[in-house]
Amino acid sequence: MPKISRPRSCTRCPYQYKYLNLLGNENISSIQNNCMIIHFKRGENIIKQGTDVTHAFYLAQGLVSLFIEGEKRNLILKIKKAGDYIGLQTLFGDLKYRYSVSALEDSMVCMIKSGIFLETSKKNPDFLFEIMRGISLSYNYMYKKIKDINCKQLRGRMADVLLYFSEELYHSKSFEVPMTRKEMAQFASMSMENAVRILSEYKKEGIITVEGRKITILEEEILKRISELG
Amino acid sequence: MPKISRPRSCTRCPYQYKYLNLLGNENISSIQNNCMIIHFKRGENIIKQGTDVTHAFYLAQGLVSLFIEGEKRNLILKIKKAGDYIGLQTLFGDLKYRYSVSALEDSMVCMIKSGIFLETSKKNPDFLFEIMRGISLSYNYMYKKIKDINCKQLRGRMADVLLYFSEELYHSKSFEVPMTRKEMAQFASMSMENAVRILSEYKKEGIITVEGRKITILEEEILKRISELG
DNA sequence: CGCGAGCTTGACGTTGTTCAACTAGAGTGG
DNA sequence: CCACTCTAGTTGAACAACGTCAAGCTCGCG
Repeated sequence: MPKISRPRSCTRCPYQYKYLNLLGNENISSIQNNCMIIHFKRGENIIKQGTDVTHAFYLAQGLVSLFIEGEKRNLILKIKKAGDYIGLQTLFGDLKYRYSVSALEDSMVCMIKSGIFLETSKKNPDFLFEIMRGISLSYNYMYKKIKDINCKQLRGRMADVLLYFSEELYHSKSFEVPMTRKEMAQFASMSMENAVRILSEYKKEGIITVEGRKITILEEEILKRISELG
Repeated sequence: MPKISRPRSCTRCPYQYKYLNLLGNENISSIQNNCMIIHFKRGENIIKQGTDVTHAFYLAQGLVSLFIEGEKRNLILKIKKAGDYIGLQTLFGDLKYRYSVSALEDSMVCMIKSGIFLETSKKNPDFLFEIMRGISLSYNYMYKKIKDINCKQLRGRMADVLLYFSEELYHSKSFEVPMTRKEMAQFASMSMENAVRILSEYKKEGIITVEGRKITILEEEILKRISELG
């Protein structure tokens, strides 16, 4: 069961909302009075594809994956880390989730009632503008993702995943992947067996080392070339 | 060479902007004074992937395709018809196009300077809100597209394309496809040869008739089942 | 008439999935 | 403490899906 609590003060929240500085005090307290902090354990579902949007989500702590559930298999679209909003792109549309979100690590999520969030953003153009900007930028990521799936082969896509962990998420050539091989496969859009196989290949070729979930990139340049060539 | 003209009056424009009713007169005339109407012929490029965003586009007349140019092949993401905005999702982000747009039919495009568009939307929360809503909804389409590419096989994807023409674009079981076989293939994310092959199969199976670019859907239900089953 | 672009079909090779068998480690209950 | 089971990971081999190559066709146009 998720553990639920109420925030004391958003302005003094150690997991300060993004863009909160664009709002006046009365708006902040209105948000504060209409939000809850929920704790999720690794593996728990935060958003379920197909359900209605009732809240805006802010990931205060932890790591979650956003994925599309397909008939045959799932596709992990992106990973959200502490400080990111989740699902804003859906909040202004038809209020139905087209994707699911689940926790990769134990996570703390702030849930703000969607009505309050919409009202506040309508009253504060700067705030709305920044959200818009965020949505616009995340579109770019989607274009890249769809392009990669469409153009690149397995080795290229796995290289992308490894580089993503190294460059975007952990800012280190050595990291512990926060997911199973199966999830890595879903992130790279391939079968689990092929994900394993390609990691083994990279290992044999001296491009990475693998010990369980701990991966170290030895030959970053080669990996980047594999990523580029597809 | 594209033919360029200036609008006489946006409020009396037969190709009335969407959402224009949400703006006051002075905003409308500000837009009017900062826009141009450009004519494009079939095949001409309207937006080129990689270039900077300088204008908001409104498709007053015609039909255009929005596609991602990849190293190996292109992917047609969606088709925009008269009355649609083009590329709003990029206008609020980092101002670089991640996709190209080209005319499927002779088209008329209204170009509004991006600065004016942004200013106006900032001053008119209702307008901005509606744009936001549009972007949000088009996100749904992207999720569906990426899911289909990831999950469905060739026959399912080609069924999707045919149903799209029939249900979304022409509202008829009989229609003239506005593109070459190669473009149809790019729309369904497959090779041109396979696109042709699958159309032939459907024809042999009595699901459709094909005479050049004219296609008639005979067995809509079967096509829908193929689409669903992938 | 000849040329080229778009279209069509078959044969073949490649890529990636599926199936099956096996291993290592973690947790469980007698 | 040891069998038992369960899950995650690993590897090879068979198979299916899909792309590529090659050849030929048709139609419009100079």
